[in-house]
Formats: sequence, structure tokens, C-alpha cells
Amino acid sequence: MSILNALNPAQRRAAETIEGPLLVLAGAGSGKTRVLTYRIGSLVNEIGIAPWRILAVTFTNKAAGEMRERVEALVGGPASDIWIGTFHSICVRLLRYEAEGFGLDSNFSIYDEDDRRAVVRRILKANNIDERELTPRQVIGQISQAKNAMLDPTEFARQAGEAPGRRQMAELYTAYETELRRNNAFDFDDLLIEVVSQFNRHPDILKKYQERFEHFLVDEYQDTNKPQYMLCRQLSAHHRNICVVGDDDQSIYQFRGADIRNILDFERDYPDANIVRLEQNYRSTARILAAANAVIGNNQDRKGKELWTEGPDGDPVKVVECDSDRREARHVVDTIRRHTSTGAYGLGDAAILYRTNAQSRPLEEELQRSGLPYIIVGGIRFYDRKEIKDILSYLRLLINPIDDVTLRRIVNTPRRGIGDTSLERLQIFARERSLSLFSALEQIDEVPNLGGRAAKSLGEFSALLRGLIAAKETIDLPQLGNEVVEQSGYREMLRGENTPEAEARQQNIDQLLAEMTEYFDSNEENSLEAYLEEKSLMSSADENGDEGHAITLMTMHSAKGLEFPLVFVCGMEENLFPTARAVDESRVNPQAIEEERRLCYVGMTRAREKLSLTYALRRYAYGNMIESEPSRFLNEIPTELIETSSEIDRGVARSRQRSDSQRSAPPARQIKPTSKSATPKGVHYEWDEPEQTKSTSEFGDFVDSDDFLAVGQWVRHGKWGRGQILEREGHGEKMKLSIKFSTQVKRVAVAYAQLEPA
DNA sequence: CAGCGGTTCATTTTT
DNA sequence: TGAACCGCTG
Repeated sequence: MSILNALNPAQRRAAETIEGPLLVLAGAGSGKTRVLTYRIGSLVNEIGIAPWRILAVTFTNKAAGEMRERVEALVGGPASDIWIGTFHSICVRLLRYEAEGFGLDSNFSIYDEDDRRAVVRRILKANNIDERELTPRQVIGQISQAKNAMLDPTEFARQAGEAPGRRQMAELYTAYETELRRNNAFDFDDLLIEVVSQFNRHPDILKKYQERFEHFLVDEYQDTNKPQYMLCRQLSAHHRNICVVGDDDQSIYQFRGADIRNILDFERDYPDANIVRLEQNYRSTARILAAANAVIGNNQDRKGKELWTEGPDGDPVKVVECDSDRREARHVVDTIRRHTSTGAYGLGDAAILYRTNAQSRPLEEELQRSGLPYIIVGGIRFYDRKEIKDILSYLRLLINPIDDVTLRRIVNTPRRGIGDTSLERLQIFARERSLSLFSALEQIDEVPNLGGRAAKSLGEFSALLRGLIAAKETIDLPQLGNEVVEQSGYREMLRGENTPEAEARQQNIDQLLAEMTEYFDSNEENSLEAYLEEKSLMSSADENGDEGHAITLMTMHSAKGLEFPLVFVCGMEENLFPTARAVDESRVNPQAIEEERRLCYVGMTRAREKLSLTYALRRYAYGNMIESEPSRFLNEIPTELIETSSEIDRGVARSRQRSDSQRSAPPARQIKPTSKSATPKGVHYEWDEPEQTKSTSEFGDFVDSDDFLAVGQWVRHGKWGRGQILEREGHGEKMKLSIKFSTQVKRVAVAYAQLEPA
């Protein structure tokens, strides 16, 4: 019996049609991941395709990890031979494997947005351009746009012609590319473009992969950009067994270069393509689907799809008008409390979605007051914290010492008395001889005009790097990490600061070192290079442990692919959602609103059972109170599907109101530091007892913190899983626990460990 | 060369 | 509103 019997007829057709191009239009909640994994499972188990001849590409590490896991469940061990990864990770892999044939140095650095910015700012300075007339942001935006259009600097300049602004931009773009190449670095866009253009230059190498990958699967095809599209065409040209899965109605990354035409024109690109529509939804109630269908139906540019369900009608969609953003937040939090206090739902069942990150603030404030635990998805990445990036920069430099951008980042961190002036002199010396800064350091005595002190510091820095480079050959990754932290003086610097922030940074560094050990022990390929590569390609979403017991807050963009029984979409207001920019643009081009509408569709279809759409009549924006009107998207939902209500004070509607004096009362008790810098993300267990509710019993598990952190209790840690508390010392934010996990005993600081009850 | 205060500017962001 | 950043000062 085929494993495909577990699929519905449409899903089954999608999984079975393995010859030739296939477009799977998969509506929200229609079991798309299921189709992809079963398709692979059947290819391997039933058709007998060798796992290494299958390539599956996703957009996020999370999706790739999930797919691998689920395929493994179907086919077992051989799953590890399947190439499953993000576009970027697959490309890096190709660049490293074929570095020789491509004529590349495989030790290249991967530049993130900060690195990019550093490069652009230096270029702007070098060209005497005031950052106010041309911001780094603009320049990066244009360069990225050019790259997404696959225009190299030469072509860009040609198209720019005589237009002064474009001409200047062409020069900046040229300088940027030159700089990256000189540093042996690629930015995220380059990783894709480089593979595509190298394949064009080396058809023999391309051929090898074309023939190898007999079956090629692409997830979220609606969000591919031009380079990704080209790569798909290249790799599938030989066998033509390309299966793309996507939903044109969920294309929400056009602002970043995704081209919805890729999916809309698939049939033109592959005239012999088969098409399968997955329209049966297994997620949401009929009313939620009808409402979402009605909204998205207003878009012109779409393939056309109507989701349906065999499930129940469910509740009407709630549309709630609120006085202000604060009131909106209070309403949402109260409603979640009501749903969870009865035990009908867990806190992990609730998601609060919004258009912009700034909207999280009043919500967070309200949640902190309520004492309910919550997590914010998509905050600052652990790996974006300054101290973490600094340490990783040292490591990166050890592999690619000619990377001046990275060297500049850390040459004076910790302070070594190496200022801009000294560095500029070194730079001039290096440039005259076409040397990297690192190489120039080896002739430090010959650099003119350097003060004795500066020369000495630079000499010591050079020796430090050379020592670490030598050390990397003999010691393993965690040891090397530790050597960097100690020898660079970073640890000492933080110890000397004696501030809570420095303490937090030290803890972060300790966590980094612990993770290195963990990585080293649990990965077969555990070189420094592999480690850095993984970290460079990781996003904030990848580090979220199991949410489980906390309310989830995030943008609708971050919510794509997720689902929750309870969903609140906040800020349903004109000029916020749709954004003011989209509204403006729509006056000239009505289609400008369509991406916003798709986002609305994504938001609504996250809900399984209960969907609330809320808007505020007044809202703080940049410090001023502004008046708003309900979003046009609300009018697009048929009235018979919705139930409206008001959270407005009219003397009568004051029933659940609490007085402001109570609400601003100081916290009675606090377990966890509120410091956002120390814990920008992670579960916030804030037990400021709200005075107005004696609610310990109402949602007891979460309020009664001492129990859950007591010796003997079981807790869950994002990384190490379930464990039992052996020992406890200290109080409040200083509390440390020894926890016995399955393989080892760890000592963790409660404030940073993101523990939840298990 | 670092620490302070005025100025500017704010979508979404899989990698 | 507030962070991020510039330029001035000691």
C-alpha cells in the first residue's frame, strides 16, 4: 500500500505527478508541506530514486529543518543524503564545493546588513557624499535592487546613462562590489547571483548538477526573486522534473525583490506543466475562510483559488473598535485571559499579529501588567548582539584575514588605543601596496607617521591574530572560542565595567561558548568554517525554542506558515494596514494595495478557530496621538460573517475598566529583569502581580513562579529540552539553577535561559 | 580618543 | 516617542 493513501485526491496528484514540470498552487492550510514530504518519501521509497539525486529548496532554515525531519520519518536514515536547504545555504554549499572550478577562494566571508552598511558608509565618506543627501540605507536598497534584477555594475552604469543620480549610484555600486571582492566577501544577494553567473560561465559544472538532480522541489515559489528563478531554471533544465509549490495569494515579499510573476508565469515558462490546486483547507473554520476569501477576492493579479473546508462554521469573525491603541491592547489581553482562564485554550494557542513592529509596544506593556508570559518573534537575533558579533568577527577573521571590514570592526574592541587616525595611516600604507590591513600589520614598523603607542598596539593586535590563527590548527572550536574571548581581552573588558549590562553581555558570551560546545559535539561537520557559515545564514526565527506556553507576538510577515487557534490582528486601520505608503501609491496605481491585501489574507488565515480584527480610533505615532479610520479591508468582509463590538468609554461601556492609578502601581514582585537589552526576545516571565486581579488561580501555572522554578520541578529549555531542577541559588534576576538534562547537568541563569514549565 | 548632548528619522525583512 | 548618529568638547 502506498504511503500516498494518506493524502486527499488533489494532494495525491501533486505527490504522484513526478514526470515533468509541476505547479502546485497550495492555498493556506491545504497541507502543502505534507505534499512535499510525501512526494519525496514516495520518490525514495516507492519509485526508488536515490536520495542524493533529490534537491529540495526552501526559504527558511526552519522550513528546511522541518522538511528534513518529516522526510526522515518516512524514509529513515537515507534522508540525510537528500539535499534539503534554503536557497542561500544550497548556494554556499555549491560555491564551496566548486570553489576551485569557479576560481574562488572558499574562505569567503558572508556579509550581513551591518557589514554592508559599514562598507557603504566608508564608500560614501571616500566620495565626500553627505549621508544626509544619500543615506546608506538608500544606497544599499538600490544596490540590492540592482542585484535582484541581476544587473552587474557595468550593466547598471550602462542603463544609468547620463542621469546624474543614477550615474553616481553606478559608481557607488561599482565601488561596493570592488570592496567586497577585495575583502573576499559576499553579501546575501551575491550568494545566489554568484552561483547563477558561475554556472553560466562554467556549463560543464552546471551540467554535473543538472544531471545529478533528477528531482527538484521548490517551496514558497511565489516568493522567489530573479536570481532564485534563474537558478531554478538552470538546475531543472536537464531532467525538467521541477515541482514548485506556492500560493500567489501569499506573496508578501515583493518589497524585497520577490517577483510574483515567477509563479503566475510558470505555465508560460514550462508549457508542458501540470497544475494541481490544493483548495481544501484543514486549518480554519468556514467563516474564517469565507472572510479571508472575500478579502483576497478583491485582488486582480491572481491565479484564482477558493479555499473550502469540511469543518464547522465556527464563530463569526470579531471586529472590534477601540478607543486607542492602549485600549486595543487591553482588550486583546483581556480576551486572551478570558479564553485561557477556563482552560479551553492554552496561552500558546494565542497569537497577536500586527503590521509593524512598533505596534508591539502597547501590547507588551499590557502583557507585562497582566503577568501573562509572551514571546516576541523576530526581535534582535542572538547573533546580532554586539558582543556576539564581535567574537564571531574575530573567528571570521581567522579564516579570512584579508577581510578589512571585519578587521576594522574589532581592531579597537576591546579598546586598544587604536583610533581612526592610526587606522587611516595603516590603510593608506596598505592601499599603496595593495595589501590587506592584516598583511600591512606585518610590516607595521614601516608604516609612516605612526605614533609609538599606536604602532605598539597594532603590533600586539597583529601578534594576537597570528597567534589565534596558529592556534586554530591545533585546538577545537569551543577551545578556540574561549581563547578568543580571553586573549582578545574581551572578557577582561566586560569584567572591568561592573555594570548589569556588562554582566549580561558576559552571560551572552558564555552562552555562545556553550553553544559552540554543543555544536561541536553534535555535528559531524564541526569545523570553524561550517559553524560560521551556519550562524551567518541563521535568522532570528531560527532560534526560537518551543513557544508552547506563551502568547506569541509578531508581524504578519513572521507569521506566514504558522497557525494558532486564537488569532488577533491589531491595527486594522487605514494608513497603518494598508500602510500610508501603499495608500499613497494606490492613488496612482490601484495595484499598490494588493500586497497589503495579501498580507491581510496571510494574517487572517493563520487562525484555526477564533479570529479577531481590532482597530483603534486614536493611536500614538512617533509621540503624537493621531486619529485613524478603520481599514478598507474590514469593509471587504461580508457583514453576515462578522460580529462587531466597541471598546469605547461612553459611560456605559465601563464595566471591565480598571482605574489608571491601579494600573500604574509599581510591580509587587519581579522575577525577571525587564531590561530589553539583556533579553530582547525569549519568553518573558514577568510576574508583576496585577493588583486588580487576584488571579493566581485564574492562570495559576504562570503566575506562581516559585513553584515552577523550585528544586525538583521539571522545566523545558529551548536548546536542551526537558530537565529537572537540582539546585537553586540567588533570587530574582540573579537566580541560577542547576538543571539535569537527559545527557548533562547545566547551570543556567534564569534571566537568560528561557525556561518554561514542563 | 571617548563621553556627552543636539539632531534626525523613522514599514514589512525568509537569507 | 526613542534610537542611532553626528559633532563638539575636555
